[in-house]
Amino acid sequence: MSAVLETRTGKGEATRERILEIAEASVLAKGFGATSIDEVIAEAGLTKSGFFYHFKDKNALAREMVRRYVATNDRLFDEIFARGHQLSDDPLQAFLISLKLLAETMGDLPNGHPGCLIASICYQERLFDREVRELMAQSVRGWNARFRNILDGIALVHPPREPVDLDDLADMLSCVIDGGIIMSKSLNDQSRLERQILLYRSCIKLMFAAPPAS
Amino acid sequence: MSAVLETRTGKGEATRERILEIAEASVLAKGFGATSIDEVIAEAGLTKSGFFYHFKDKNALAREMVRRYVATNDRLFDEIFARGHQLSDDPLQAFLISLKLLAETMGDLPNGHPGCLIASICYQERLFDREVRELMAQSVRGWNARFRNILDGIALVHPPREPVDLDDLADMLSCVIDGGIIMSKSLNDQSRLERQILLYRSCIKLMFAAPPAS
DNA sequence: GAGAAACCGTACCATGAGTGCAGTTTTGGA
DNA sequence: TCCAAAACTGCACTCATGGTACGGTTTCTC
Repeated sequence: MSAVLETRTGKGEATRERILEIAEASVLAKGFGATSIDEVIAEAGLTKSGFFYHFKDKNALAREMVRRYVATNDRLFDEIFARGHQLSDDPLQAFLISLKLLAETMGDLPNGHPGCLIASICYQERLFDREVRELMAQSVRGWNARFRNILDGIALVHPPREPVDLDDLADMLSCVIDGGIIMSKSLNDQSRLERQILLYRSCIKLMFAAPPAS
Repeated sequence: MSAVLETRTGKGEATRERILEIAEASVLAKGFGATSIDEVIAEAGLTKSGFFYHFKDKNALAREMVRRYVATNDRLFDEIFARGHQLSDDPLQAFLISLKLLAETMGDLPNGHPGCLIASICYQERLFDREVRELMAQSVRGWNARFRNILDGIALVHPPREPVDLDDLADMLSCVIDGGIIMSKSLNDQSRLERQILLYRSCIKLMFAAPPAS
């Protein structure tokens, strides 16, 4: 199931990677339906036959794109939350640090966040087979569970000041990111995403941090 | 500029409306690029000539779709926030009531929220001309300004407990809705959107409501 | 140097956007 | 009731794109 993640050595793997990268950029800019294979292969410098040697059809391309996107994203999250954990032993502080890092990372992207592939697919679901849709749902569940775990750790040490559903609060991070990306893109203002993540961070602080001595 | 909003009486207007409704559903399910005119006209029961009688090309269709969507959404917001205002004189309470109404409205949709047209377009921006993109940006700015106005009114009466950027907090509602829609769709769980709006409501309460007597 | 991997070339089909235009029905108003 | 405009139909195109099929060629690896 995860043999895909092994690093293959052949030259073909480099071509595959190139195709996936170009296709992802195109999908995020025009959508999957409007992403033409001809354009992709032109930019990748190979022929249609070459493309279909690597991918059985467009849906196979979509599957690999999602796998690649999820893997990349997971790696980023691993890094950022590990870093937070290194910098503080307190789970709340660690999370707050990680959120700050995440916000900075998003704000420092050269041309703004290119877009969330999951969101793109979700707005074109009828184009994909069950496998792609299942892959997408699974990855979202994975991210939510990851955030929920962190919140659980925090709640043990810092009981929330008001009753709050930790599942919803975990979901909210993904929502804020996806919404922030959309707002950044539609207003052509990169800072919105960063600021939304920082605002989510403020909410977390308000929910868990002890009130100032009064 | 806004002559479009006049209610035209002709039979043609009904056909236009039918086309727009069918096209919107298709765009939200498959994306604009994959929405075929042939399919739309088949469902609407007219010919290609008939379609092009109403819309010069696909981009004209997109423009009218956005105008229609924004108008519908604005009407919904008008209603919901007016209702909140009727039920409480306190701006904070009125907003909290409206958010609850909004959450319920979203949760009670027969088949879940069909999707945000702005988000869909924003993930296929390269397909649209400047006019459509400008229309989209303008509508987002409009919604943000509306929410910002409400928050201003609240902050006058209830100074926030921690320094918070009201612009960001206003943006956050749109973000949470867009993100909630995506999460609802990708997990096929209608309740997520409703719960995200309620969580945003909790955050507002935490930010502005006086702390319980201590 | 043999076999597998990674391609290229070409021909072909179906679908979809969009154009052009002549002809027909429907509708609202004088 | 009739007329003109509105709201279409029908047909005949063009061009781009997704996708299939298949035989041939280069390139890498052992």
